[in-house]
Amino acid sequence: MKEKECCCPKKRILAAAISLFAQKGFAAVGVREIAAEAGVNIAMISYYYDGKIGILKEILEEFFNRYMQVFEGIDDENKTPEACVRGLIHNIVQFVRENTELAMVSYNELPLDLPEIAELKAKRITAVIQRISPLVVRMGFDPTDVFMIAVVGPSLISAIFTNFRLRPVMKQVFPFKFDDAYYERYTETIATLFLHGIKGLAEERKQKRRRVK
Amino acid sequence: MKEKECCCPKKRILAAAISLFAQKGFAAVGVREIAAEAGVNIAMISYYYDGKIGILKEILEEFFNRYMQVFEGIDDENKTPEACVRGLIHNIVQFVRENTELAMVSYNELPLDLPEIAELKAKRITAVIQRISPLVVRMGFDPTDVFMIAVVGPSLISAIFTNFRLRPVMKQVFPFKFDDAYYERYTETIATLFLHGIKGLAEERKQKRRRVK
DNA sequence: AGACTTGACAAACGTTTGTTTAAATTTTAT
DNA sequence: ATAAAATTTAAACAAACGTTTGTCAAGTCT
Repeated sequence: MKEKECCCPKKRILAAAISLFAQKGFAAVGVREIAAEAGVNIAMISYYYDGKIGILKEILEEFFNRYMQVFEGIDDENKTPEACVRGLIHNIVQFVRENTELAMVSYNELPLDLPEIAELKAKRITAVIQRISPLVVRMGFDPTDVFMIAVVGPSLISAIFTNFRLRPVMKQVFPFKFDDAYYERYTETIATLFLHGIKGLAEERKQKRRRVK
Repeated sequence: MKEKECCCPKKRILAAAISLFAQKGFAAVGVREIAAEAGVNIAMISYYYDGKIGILKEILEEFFNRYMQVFEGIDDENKTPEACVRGLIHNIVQFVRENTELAMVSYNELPLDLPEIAELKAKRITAVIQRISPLVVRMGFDPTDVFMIAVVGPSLISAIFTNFRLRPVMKQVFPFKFDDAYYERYTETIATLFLHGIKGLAEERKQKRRRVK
């Protein structure tokens, strides 16, 4: 009964579920635990949502809807592709920082086989990849070469998400303060890492194409 | 009852558990399901292992023990640091390819709060990071700068693991054949991506140090 | 004022969870 | 051949699971 006085029961249930799912994983959390954390009766979970699985669906929907906003301005022709990548990285870091638990639940449940959410996942992931593709092309890759899209994009995203995913363990090992300064440097580092990497890849591709000619 | 005739019950239980945990996650799998998949009686799980959680511990131990082998030759002074990084990437890709389910179970349970395996995780992760550190230094980073070690290493590892983690979803979206040719190109791509990225980072660091002087 | 809707609750539903017991069976050693 | 040890089994355990039920109070509308 921690969040009793914050807002309406429905929102409290969602907030409690997000927090617990992020910590222990969807399958490891019971409805009683959610109800207790939200400070509501157990019955309210099936009353407001389509049961426990209904909460997860709501969480995934909410995540994807907010997440798509990080691609805002990704295909701005006035900016250089490099600037677009930098902007994207900045947006993703900021997004995950502001929605850490929501992002962790979604990211952690992504590879697990849960038939009830299989469709939802596939649809949204396809949407994300299609949203990134134009930028990948602008960065100098062959538009028909799906390999690059399927490798570079996910690598970048996973690198950022994993940084937050390993946060609990990292806090035990490294003496960081995760403040504004940290995130500024982190964003800069990831941007440099991937921009140089992508540039290296694009050059290598070009050379191979020349060799074929 | 799928693996009845393969080997001894103890190994069948472990194999079944690895497969099911990788697919659904540890918490979502019951002992009955494991027993059925292994073709043994339910009681055999508590007989051979310390219950369900005992199987997970065994899996994590097995994973880490095998995983540490990918760092073989990581600090070979006869090779250039670039060659060491390439070798490491090659080893990790090959390792995850050969131990996909084992790796997925371990990787997926890593961020989840499970008190019974908290110690084990922290110890092994520390060991992995310490094993990488010398190479990070050789690649041109400040040995006292834990930030770089905590960012670049995990990014590389997560990029590779995520490639396998998203395999089920990717198979729905991209028409790949995951054969030897794919992995050869994949290894090459990741190596180029990170080697150029790391080089870019190292140069940027040097320039900043010069500016301070 | 009387009929109706809504929000919240305790209680109990039937099922499934992981584990344990004790008996039965097979294997091993004497 | 016989006793001891190891293996396997079915059955039962309490506890926890997610969901549904029926009830009651407060608010809304006619």
